[in-house]
Amino acid sequence: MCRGVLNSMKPSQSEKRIRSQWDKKKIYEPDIAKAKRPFYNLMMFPYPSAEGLHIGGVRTFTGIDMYGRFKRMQGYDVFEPIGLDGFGIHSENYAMKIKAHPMRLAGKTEKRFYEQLAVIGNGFAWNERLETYDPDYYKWTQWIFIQLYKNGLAYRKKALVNWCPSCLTVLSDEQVVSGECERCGTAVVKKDLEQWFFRITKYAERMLRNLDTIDWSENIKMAQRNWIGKSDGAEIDFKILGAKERIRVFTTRPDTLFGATYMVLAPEHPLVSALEEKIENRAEVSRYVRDAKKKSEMERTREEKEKTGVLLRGVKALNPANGEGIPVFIADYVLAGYGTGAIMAVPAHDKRDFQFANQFKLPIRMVVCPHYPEKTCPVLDTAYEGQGHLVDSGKFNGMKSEDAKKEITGFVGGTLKTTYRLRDWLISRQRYWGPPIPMIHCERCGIVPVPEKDLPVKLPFIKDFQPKGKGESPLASLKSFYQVKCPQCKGKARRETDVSDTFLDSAWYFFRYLDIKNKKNIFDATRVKKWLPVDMYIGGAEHSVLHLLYTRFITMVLKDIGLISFEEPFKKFRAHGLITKDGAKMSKSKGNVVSPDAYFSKYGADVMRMYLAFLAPLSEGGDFRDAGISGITRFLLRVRKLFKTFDKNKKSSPNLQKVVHRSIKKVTEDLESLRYNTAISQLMIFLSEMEKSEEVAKDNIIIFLKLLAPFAPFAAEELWQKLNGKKIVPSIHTSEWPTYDPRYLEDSTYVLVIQVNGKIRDQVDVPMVISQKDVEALVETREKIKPWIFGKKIKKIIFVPKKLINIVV
RNA sequence: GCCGAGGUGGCGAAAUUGGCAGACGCACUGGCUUCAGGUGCCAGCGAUCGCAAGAUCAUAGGAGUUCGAGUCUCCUCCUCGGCACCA
Repeated sequence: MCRGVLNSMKPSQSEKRIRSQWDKKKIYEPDIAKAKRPFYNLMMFPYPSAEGLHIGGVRTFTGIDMYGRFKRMQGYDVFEPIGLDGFGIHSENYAMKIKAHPMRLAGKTEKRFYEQLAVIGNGFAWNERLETYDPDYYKWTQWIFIQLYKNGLAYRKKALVNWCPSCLTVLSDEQVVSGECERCGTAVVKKDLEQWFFRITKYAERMLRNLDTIDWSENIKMAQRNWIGKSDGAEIDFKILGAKERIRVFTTRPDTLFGATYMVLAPEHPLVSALEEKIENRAEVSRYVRDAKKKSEMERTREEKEKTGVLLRGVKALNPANGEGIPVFIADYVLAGYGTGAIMAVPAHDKRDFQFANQFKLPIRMVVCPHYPEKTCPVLDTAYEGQGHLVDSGKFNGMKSEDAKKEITGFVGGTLKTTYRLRDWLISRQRYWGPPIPMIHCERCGIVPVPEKDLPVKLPFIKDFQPKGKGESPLASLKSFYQVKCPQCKGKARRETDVSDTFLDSAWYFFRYLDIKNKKNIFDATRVKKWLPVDMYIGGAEHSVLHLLYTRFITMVLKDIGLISFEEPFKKFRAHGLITKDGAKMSKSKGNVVSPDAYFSKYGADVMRMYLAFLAPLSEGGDFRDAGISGITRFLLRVRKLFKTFDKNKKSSPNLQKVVHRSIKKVTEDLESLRYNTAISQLMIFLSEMEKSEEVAKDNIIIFLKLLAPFAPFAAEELWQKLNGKKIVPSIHTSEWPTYDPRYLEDSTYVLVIQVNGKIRDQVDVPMVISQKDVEALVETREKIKPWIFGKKIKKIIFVPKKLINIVV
C-alpha cells in the first residue's frame, strides 16, 4: 500500500502542482508598501559561479525558509527575497575556466540557478529578485561609490598592495587568506601601485563597539574583533644623532622604554631613503630592501624562520628615556603597514625582539621584574612579556608596569594612541566583470565623478575580456569606453577603467530587494523604515571578515550621509555549519561535491529539506550520507498512511492532548532557536503516539500538519487540502500557528526516582503534589530500598519535588 | 603563540536552573509479513559480569566542589575555525 502511494506520483510532479498554486495565490509576496507586521527573512544570496547550487547552500536556504514559514504562520508579513551575486571575479574566473564570456554566461547560470532554487520549496518572493550585473542594479553600486567619494571616504593612493599573480588583479586584505588569494589559492605578492581605497578604518572603533549591541553568532563577532585588532599604546619619537629626522614608533609597552636597546624600521620605511647619505653600508641595505620586496607574504611571515635584518651603519638613535645611543636596523619582521612601520626593540620583554637580539648579539636589558622587590632578576632564557614592577628605569624604579605606561609616555613627550590592525578597503580591480568605477580623470580638473544623471556607466561588451596582468583592466584597451570629456571643463579626459570589488555589490543588496522597480531613489524612507534592519540573516562564517564586515561599513556610511536612520544592517545573524561528504569538505578537486538535483527529483523537496534539517542544528553542519535519508522517507510515508486511516468524523480526542501540546511547545521553541533537528524528533514522537492511539481525531491531524508545514511544505499543503475537502482552501502556510495550553503539559502523577547515596535504586509513581513526609514513609516500604538502608543510620534526605529523593546513609 | 567553538554508543545526535546519560534517527541483530530484489510490522541494541533479578563501570584524561556533575572549578590532551613576526 505504501509502495503504491509512492509510485502513484513522483514527488516532483505533485510538488510542481502545489508550487503553481502558491504562485497563483501569491502567498509569498508581501505588500512591501503596506505590510502591517513586516519580517525580513534573508539568506546570503548565492554567486552563480560553479556547476550549480551546492547542497550546503540548499541546506541554508531551506533552513532559513523553515524559520520564515514559521514566522508567516505566526502572522508576520514575511519577505524572503532571492537574487544572484553574479558580478565579480568568482563568476568571471568560472567563465574563463569553461571558456565562455561572462556576459553571455550570466543568462545561462541565472536560468539554471533559478530553476534549482524553485524546486527546494522555499517561500521566495520571486517578483523582487535581482542580479548584481543588471545595469539597473549596478547603477546604484556606482552611485554609492560616488557618495563615498563626495564624503571623502573613497580616495586614490599609491601603496604596497596585494597582487594575485593568477587572477591578475589587486586584492583587499580581507581577500588574502594566510598569504593566499581567497579565490584561487595562489600566493599573493606585494606591489607598489596606485589604487582606489575606501576609508573603512575611519569606522574601526564604531564597528568594534557596535558588536556588543547586535545579536550575531559569537564566532563571527570574535572574528571581526580579531580582524579589527584594536590595541592601545603610545607613539614615541626617537631622535637621530646628527639628523633632523626622527623615528616615530608605536608601542603597546611604553613602560619598557628604558629597555629599548635598538630600533628596527620596516624595509619599506621612507626614512631608509631619507637617511641614505648617512648610511655607510648603502649597497647592503638596498640589497636587503630589494630582496624583501621580492618575498611573498608567506615567506616573510613564516614563524620558524630565522629573523633577518641589516644594521644601518652610521645611523644612531637616541633613547629618549635615558639618552642612550642605540643602533638602528632594517628587518622584515617589522611591517610597513602597521603602526608607524618602525619599532623600538625591547628584547627582554618581546619574544620577537628577543630572538633578533640573540641572533645579532645585542644587549638584553630587563626593566620589568615579576619578583620585585628582590634585587636580582633572573637571567632570561625567554622574553618576559607579563606585568611587574620597573627596575633599571631611573626615577620610575618600583612603579607598577601598568601605571608606568602613561607616566613614561608623558615623560618623553609621547602621545597615547590606539591602533587598529584593520586597513582601508582596496576597492579597485583590474578585471572586466564588475561595475566600472564611475570616475573620470581630467588633465585639468583631476578626478571628477561621473554626474549622477549619467549613471549607470555601462559595462561594454568586450570580446577579449581576459585580464592582461599589466595593472590595467581590459577596459583600458577600449578607446570608445575610456575616451571621454571632462564633465566639468569639457576638456580631454580619461574614464577610470578599473571595476569595483564584487563585495561592494553585495554590501547593499538587501536595500534593493525592497524597491526593485524604483529607478529614482532606492532608499525610499517609508520602505526602509518599515523593513530594515533585516530581522533574520543567515549565511556562512567564511564571510566573517568579508561580506559581513563590508556591509556593516557601507550601512554606517549610508547612515552618516543621511539616507537611513540605522547603522547595523542585520539585527540577528546566525552562521550555519558546513556540510561535508564522508567527513571531508566538499570541493571540485576532491570530486565529492553533492549536487542537489538528483536527490531532489528522487526523494522530493520535503524529504531533502527534512533530512538536511535533521542532521544537526543549523549552526552545526554535518556529513551528507544517503543512508540517513531513508528515516525521513519512512516518516513521511507513515504520515500519509496515518492520514488515510484516521477517523475523519471524530473531532477531538482527550487522550492525545498531552503529546499534542507538548509538541506545539517543543516545535515552537526549537523553530525559534533554529534547532530543527529536535523539532523533527518531536514530530516523530507525535506521529508515533498517534499511530499507537485508536482515536486520532481531526483536530490532532490539523495541529500535526501545521507543525509539519515549515519542514515539509508540500506534503503539509497536500494533506491540508484533502482534509478540508476538495474545494479551494487558503494555504496551510498562511494558516494560524497553533499555541499550547500549559494545562495539558503536566500529568497528575510522575515517576519519582529513589536514590540511595546518589545511586538510583528504585522508582515509583506518586501524585504531582506530595509532601516530603509522605514520600519518606513510602520509600521505607519499598522492597528494593530496604536492603540498602537496613541497619544503617540515615544521615540526610534530599527531596527534590517532581524529580527525586536521595537518602544518604 | 593569542582568541573562539567543541570532544557523549558502531554513526548523526539528545539531555531548562547540577537531578533517570544516550530522546529521535541511521546502521545492525532476531522474528513476523509480502510476489524475493533499497520503502511494511514487532522486538532488541553503551560496556562488563549474570540464566535471570540485578550489579559494576561509562560523557577525551586527571583532580576538586556537591547528597548528586555530561553540566560548576582547576590542570592536561586532542579536533575544528579565526588571527598571527600587529610591536
